[in-house]
Amino acid sequence: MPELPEVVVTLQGVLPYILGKKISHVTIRNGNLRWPVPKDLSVILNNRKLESGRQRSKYMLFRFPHGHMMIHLGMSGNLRVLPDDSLPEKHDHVDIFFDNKVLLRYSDPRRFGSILWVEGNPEEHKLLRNLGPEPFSAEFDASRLYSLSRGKVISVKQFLMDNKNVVGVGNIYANEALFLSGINPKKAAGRISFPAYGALVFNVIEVLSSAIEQGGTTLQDFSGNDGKSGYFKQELYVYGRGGKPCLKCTSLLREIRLGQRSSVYCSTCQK
DNA sequence: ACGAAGCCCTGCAAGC
DNA sequence: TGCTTGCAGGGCTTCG
Repeated sequence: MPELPEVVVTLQGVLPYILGKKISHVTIRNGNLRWPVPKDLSVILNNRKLESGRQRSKYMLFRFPHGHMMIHLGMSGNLRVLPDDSLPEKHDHVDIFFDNKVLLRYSDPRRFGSILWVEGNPEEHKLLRNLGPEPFSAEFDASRLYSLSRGKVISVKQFLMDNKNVVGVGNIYANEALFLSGINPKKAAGRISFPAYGALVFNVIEVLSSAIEQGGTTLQDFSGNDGKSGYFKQELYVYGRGGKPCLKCTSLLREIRLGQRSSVYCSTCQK
């Protein structure tokens, strides 16, 4: 479910309810996620105040006086703030109770996500240490993609989705950004020109920021959210439209697999 | 070093 | 109707 925009919007949505609040306890119903949820998370967090929250890649970092809780939503996860007497459903795996009568609920049917506790600088954590720059940072530019890609024969789409090059570009937005840039997704990364990478950088930023904007307006109130409205209503040009007419030139969109991910493109508009 | 493939897991839709 | 198959927005790990 979550691409970067959803992570950003989720964080924006839950923080106002829990920032500066103390945790009373944590209930783990099923800690069997991508990695095990620390069994003693309740002991670790008991009576600790949430100082801040931020996003790095698709991880959410919640800072406490003695460390960070690091949450990833995987493929199907979501995080909601609810009244503290809300009954759990099937895949509501972890509840974090705060002292203002709310709970932060982690649900994840496929359990590809994770909740980890990190002491010290989270940027040095194994999972964050080797990540590339954020898409909204100055480090993400055409020069970076151009120089990193020289000699690479993998497809430009897979290159774009590799977290070492830039983080946060998932399958939907990789498809969309390539379409908007007029770049064929299966073209070798090493054969993309500098100006084309310029266009790609611009469109990645464009497509992610407009999704965040729209997510922010559709998901203003995270308290009591049913968790199902978390999909951006943004118009998608290619993703999920294989076989349908291109919205720019009406030729039929092709659907192929690159790196085991569905990839949709227009062979007329994307060269 | 690089790139391809496997794997973790459940739910759902399509096809037979 | 009911079963089987394949696919889903992620990403770490292993293998060649």
